Amino acid sequence: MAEPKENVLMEKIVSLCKRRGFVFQSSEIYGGINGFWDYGPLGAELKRNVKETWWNTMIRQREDVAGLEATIIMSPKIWEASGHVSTFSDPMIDCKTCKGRFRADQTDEIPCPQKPSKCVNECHGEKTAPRAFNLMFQTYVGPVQDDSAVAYLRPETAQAIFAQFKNVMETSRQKVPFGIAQIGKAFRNEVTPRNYTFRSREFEQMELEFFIKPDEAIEAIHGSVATVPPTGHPGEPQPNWGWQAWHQYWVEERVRYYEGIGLSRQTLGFHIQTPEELAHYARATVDILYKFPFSKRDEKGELKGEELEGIAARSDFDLSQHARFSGKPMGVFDEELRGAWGKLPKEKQDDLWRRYYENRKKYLEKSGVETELASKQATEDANGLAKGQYIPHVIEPSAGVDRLILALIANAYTEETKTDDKGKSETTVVMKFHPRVAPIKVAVLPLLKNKPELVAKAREVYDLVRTQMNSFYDDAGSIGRRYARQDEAGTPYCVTIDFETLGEKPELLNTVTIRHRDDGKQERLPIGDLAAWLLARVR
RNA sequence: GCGGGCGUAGCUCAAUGGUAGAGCGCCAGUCUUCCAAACUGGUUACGAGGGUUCGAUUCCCUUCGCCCGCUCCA
Repeated sequence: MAEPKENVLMEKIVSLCKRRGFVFQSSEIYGGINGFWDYGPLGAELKRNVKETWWNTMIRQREDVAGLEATIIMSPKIWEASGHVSTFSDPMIDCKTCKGRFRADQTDEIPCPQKPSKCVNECHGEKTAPRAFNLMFQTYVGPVQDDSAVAYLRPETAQAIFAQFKNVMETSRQKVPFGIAQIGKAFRNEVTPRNYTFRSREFEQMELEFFIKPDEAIEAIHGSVATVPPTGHPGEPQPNWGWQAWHQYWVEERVRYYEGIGLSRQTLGFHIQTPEELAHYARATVDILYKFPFSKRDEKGELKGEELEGIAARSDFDLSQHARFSGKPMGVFDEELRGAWGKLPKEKQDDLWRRYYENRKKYLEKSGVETELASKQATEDANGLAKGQYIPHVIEPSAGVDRLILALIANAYTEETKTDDKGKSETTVVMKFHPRVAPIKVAVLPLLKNKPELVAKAREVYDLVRTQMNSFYDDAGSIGRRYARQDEAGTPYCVTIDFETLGEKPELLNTVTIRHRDDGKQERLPIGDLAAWLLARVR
């Protein structure tokens, strides 16, 4: 049976990644370890570049986002508040007869797949004992390994942002609306790591939690919540934006980011989560997908894509949870809201009070707080709103670094077939990375190796550019071979030092050729202009 | 976790119950005035463990890993 061409393509990409040093299997000399991958020299550069573009775009180029770098191991109470401890620890039972897997607490509700008239616990299938399925990696803090020392490697970076919300807001002197962003490792004991590095057990995330005022506060201050066109970028943030406008803003901002590093809109897909898919506290989630070779196809035969990033409107759930579990207030005081509230007509006050009360009560009841207490607490919260206090809502753009790296590699992978004068054709690989993320920005090459003047001049040029950007010097083999090697590494520019550089034609003294990776075209540039020319293109 | 397929050099592949070859790559050298030129030399492998056997890369078992399907995906 012939392999599907998608698999062939994916296998070629995997092979190139190893051959050129983008990705290696972790612990390969010991036979590998499932779900863990290392980045080789080119992959490490690529990943650094990607993280840097994100950090620049999300934090340094903005006035309203602050950075954070939290620990991987945190108080286990964080994961109780976030819900990860309970949702990760469902005991499961496998049926050896029908191969089904069921939650142990539901075997008297779920029908047997083979005999739907009976429940799973009544059918005759041979079943395993209940086994805990905890997708969090567990460890012990301190040398004594007892229950009190249990801790977890974080399954997402987001929770640290919520836990440090107050500290960051205070020290960064930010006011809502503002964001906190973080890049870091996360760990999930995935049942089935699959698709190369796409679903790994150790991976890196780039997450932003952008805190906004609840719509009731916006309405109190501005009279109404802004409506924005249902598609497209809503433009510069406005004070009267509610969660919908902010959500859409971040979806579009993130798409622009992907376009800026070489993933065009056509290579991306979008998935708007349905009400059934949404977590109960989430109001909307849009997933940005990349169409990988291994992605499934829809009814029309179009690639659907796999999730690179999810942009979720998570209401005030997360901060509320941490407020409840830690006993520390997570609300903010809003001078503008307090001032505006007093000027509202009574009916408007009552309306906003009631809506905020209902939302808070719904949250508390969903969280298992008994009705009477929930009503009391929600009343306090709504009274707080009237005094200018609220728990911020949050928009969460959460991206997987390693998934993005794989998308960039798959997107860059291009085969080109050249036929020489003798009719012999040869296929070469060109990695067409955007210059901003390309691992090597420029290769410096003497035209010939056995001419000391060329080599000396090339070393000089190399020393000039290497201080500015990641550069590579190569004098081994023919010039065409060296170009081809750089094509596989995805180097956008090759600088060649030839006899004209040395003054064979006096008017070209101290000029070099710049060869473009994607079309092979060359242009000539004075050495003095080289660094600036390159920097303008790789930043 | 279940079922199926697979595992030989850096990569792609070959052969064999008597310890393995090729192409490409890579390294060194000669040469080479712009897209994997040529020549010379060199480099590197039977995923791991156990069993059967006089002898195992080959047969059997276990294990690890990869691919496909199912399951899972907060």
